[in-house]
Amino acid sequence: MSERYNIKATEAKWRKIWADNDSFAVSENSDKPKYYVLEMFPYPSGRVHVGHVRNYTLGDVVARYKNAQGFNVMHPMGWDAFGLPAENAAIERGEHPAKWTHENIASMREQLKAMGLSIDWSREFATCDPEYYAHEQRMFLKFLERGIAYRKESVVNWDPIDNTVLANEQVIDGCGWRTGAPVERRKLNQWFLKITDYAEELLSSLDRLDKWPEKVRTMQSNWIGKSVGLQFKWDIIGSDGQVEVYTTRPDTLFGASFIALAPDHPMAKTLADGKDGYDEFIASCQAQGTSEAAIEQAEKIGFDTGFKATHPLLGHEIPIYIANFILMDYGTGAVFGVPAHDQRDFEFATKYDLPIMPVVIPDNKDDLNIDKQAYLGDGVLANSQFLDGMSIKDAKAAVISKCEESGTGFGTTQYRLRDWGISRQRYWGCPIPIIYCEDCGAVPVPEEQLPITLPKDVSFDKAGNPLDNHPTWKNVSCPTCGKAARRETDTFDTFFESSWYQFRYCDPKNENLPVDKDKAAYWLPKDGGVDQYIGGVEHAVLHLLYARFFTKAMRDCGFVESNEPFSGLFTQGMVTHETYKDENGKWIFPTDAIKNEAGDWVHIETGASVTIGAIIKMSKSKKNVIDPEEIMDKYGADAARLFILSDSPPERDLEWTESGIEGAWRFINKAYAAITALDLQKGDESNLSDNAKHMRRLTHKTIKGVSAAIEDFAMNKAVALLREFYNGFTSFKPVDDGDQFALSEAVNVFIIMINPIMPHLAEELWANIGHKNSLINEPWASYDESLIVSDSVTIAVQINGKVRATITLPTNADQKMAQEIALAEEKVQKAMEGKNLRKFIYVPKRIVNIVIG
RNA sequence: GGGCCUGUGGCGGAAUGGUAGACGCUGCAGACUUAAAAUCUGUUGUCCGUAUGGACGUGCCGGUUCGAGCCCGGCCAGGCCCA
Repeated sequence: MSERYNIKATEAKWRKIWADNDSFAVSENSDKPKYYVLEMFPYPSGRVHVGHVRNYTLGDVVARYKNAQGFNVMHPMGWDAFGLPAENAAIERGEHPAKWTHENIASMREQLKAMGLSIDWSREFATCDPEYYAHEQRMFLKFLERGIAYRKESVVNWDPIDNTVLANEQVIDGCGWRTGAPVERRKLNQWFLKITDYAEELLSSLDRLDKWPEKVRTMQSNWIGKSVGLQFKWDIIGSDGQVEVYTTRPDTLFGASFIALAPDHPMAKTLADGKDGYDEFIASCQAQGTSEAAIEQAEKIGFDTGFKATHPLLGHEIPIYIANFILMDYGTGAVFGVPAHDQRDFEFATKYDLPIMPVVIPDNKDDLNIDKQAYLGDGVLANSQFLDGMSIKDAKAAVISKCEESGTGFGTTQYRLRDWGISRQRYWGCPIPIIYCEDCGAVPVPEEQLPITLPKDVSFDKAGNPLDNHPTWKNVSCPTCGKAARRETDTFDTFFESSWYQFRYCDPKNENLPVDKDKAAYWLPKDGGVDQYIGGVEHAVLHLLYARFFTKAMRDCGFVESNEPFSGLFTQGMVTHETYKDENGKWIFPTDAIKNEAGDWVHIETGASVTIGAIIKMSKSKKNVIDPEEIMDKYGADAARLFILSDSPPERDLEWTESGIEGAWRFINKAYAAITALDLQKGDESNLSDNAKHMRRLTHKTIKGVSAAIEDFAMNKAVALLREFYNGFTSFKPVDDGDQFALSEAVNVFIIMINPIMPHLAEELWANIGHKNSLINEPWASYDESLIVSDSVTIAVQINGKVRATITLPTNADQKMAQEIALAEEKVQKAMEGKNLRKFIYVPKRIVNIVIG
């Protein structure tokens, strides 16, 4: 009789035992080596979603595995608690953002705890609490002192629906990343962080992040966008002005056939104002999108200023245009156009009938089709006087040094990266600790007045920033002169909070400092950081770049020693699900669709037919969502954890299926019953039958394989190996003491190895087979390589590369022996009839290939 | 337009250049049951064959190799990032 596994009661029992014993609390006072595992902390939206479950399950496997491996593991959790949804909730329901946020945190904390994560909850914090953001205000003032923070008037991306400024990164295809509304351009006084000062370090130290996905490093590198080029001046004929251009292709200078200015270039107005069609041209430029991609796709149009510039090397004259595809933000806002070697210039020159002169000739002249398109590839310089015959690289250097000699220009490095605008016209964020005084200007709030906390009595009735609308909060006296002054009502971008939270976990209660320097140095040492960081790839540029910059800025201000926050990074895939639509084409929830007896999908209530759509990322709008709480309620946390790790490699998208979660649930019940029913005995190691040796080989092979798979983040392979192992030892029938030993070893090892994946089941089984200790203090299983190697091996025999037979050879068989045995094989002889042996290939333990003809 | 990634049964996916399809899901057959569910056993790439067996098979075309899903070159399709 097998006992049924009471999942809910058992899982709750173990979670209580872990909590009562503070099982996952850690400190830096330990003899063991440290290991810091961190998942991107959640925004407290109110409900845990399946993406969270995947994220925290992956982290928990690593944390529990590293703990068993003998590391001092820190695995903390907190809340990225500032942000717009709380304010939107306040507007919609009249609930205060703080109340909404803390209620959400409370319910999500319970949901996360129900997953059985090995988290040190004593380190928990929420970024919306003054105990957290007070330190941001101190750091900001320090940044200000060191020139890392500054204020300037600038054109900003204005989201007309959210009524707020967006960072460049928050603008996608010219639209707000949250609202999708077309972004407008406005001029405002804004606070900035000088991330551009760190562009070179952020780029060059990417090389050292060798435990980061290549893809993320490439994305950051592209985002920083370093280019080395030439900046130099052209004389304008008939004017005493000069136009300064920037180019990344100085080698193509002899192919220049026009100059193009950005529409908002100061000189554009000077040269063209009042001319026929100029106003219309500018208007049409403003009508088009502001993003680089939009500009790229728009038709290339220009306005001829009528002025000409003198080519500095050729001496002849080329026209100066104003063109819609030149960006004022990049370089000098002016370029020289080389139609033969730049596609945009090519399109422009074709339209305005300008010369197209090739100056780079590819090895294969057929590749050069400059009547159809620009040539961008490699080649040798031509039509370029002293550059003729040079490579592109040499020609670039030659042009730069020529310009530097003549004093007309200089080689320079440009970055695409812009400074980080951190001001937001929002209530639910960290207040910027600045006071504006008519006489003294922008005055930092003195240390003793910190923290500046958010006023609790705010109204969301009016449009705009509630802090600005507040009757009294902003009215203060100037800290310097005492005159009536005005408080800064902007708050920090919420990426500010997530840029340094990895440090705060090291010392979450510190009132005086963001983090104690020694504690930070223990968990995030100079040459390392968080050992394993896990989260979605959507943060590849924004959060991960800001956090890297912030770490370096904090280092330079003396707060920490670290150079990089995250030494290991893993980016998980999305969770997807089938979509369902009813007869009217409306999305319906998976729980409302059911397969009827005829095998057709119908609505569970109405019985109307349901169409199955694409398998896409879970989203509320498409209703293809699964509630993790319901899943854990029905199947238990271990089943959810097992399924989410089973099928897909963690970096790929995972399709959530009912059959998948049910399969995981079945396995848990099956394993519980089978192992509980075993009558395990200690057995005797001294005299092992071949069967027992075979069992032990599987056990030790599995330890090796599972360990490697977990280290490699191949959790799906680890699960597969464990299932194979389970199938192996449950079909093993012990007949003597040696067999008993092998079986007992297998079961113990199995339980230890499923612990990171299914910790509740593991603890329960561990207790059931008679252990008194918790698995938390049980070391990981180790394997004996000598038990893995077998004395004989079955390998394939190929004839001309096709498998014809298999033979069993002693592991140490030599070529001669392999040949004898292989050629004696009946099937081999049959295949060789009438043919000659040309070559005999034997790769020990791998294969035999016989070449005949 | 450029860069990176991916392409394997009905499905998710395994496979240091060495027996392709591990492991799971689904399906099918059987056992148990009055019956169903659950559970257990077997089976499940395609084609030919009663069978022993054989042929084909990792998006397409070529190359390297005794041997290619894997390496190289060129296409095609999908995805991501940058333009």
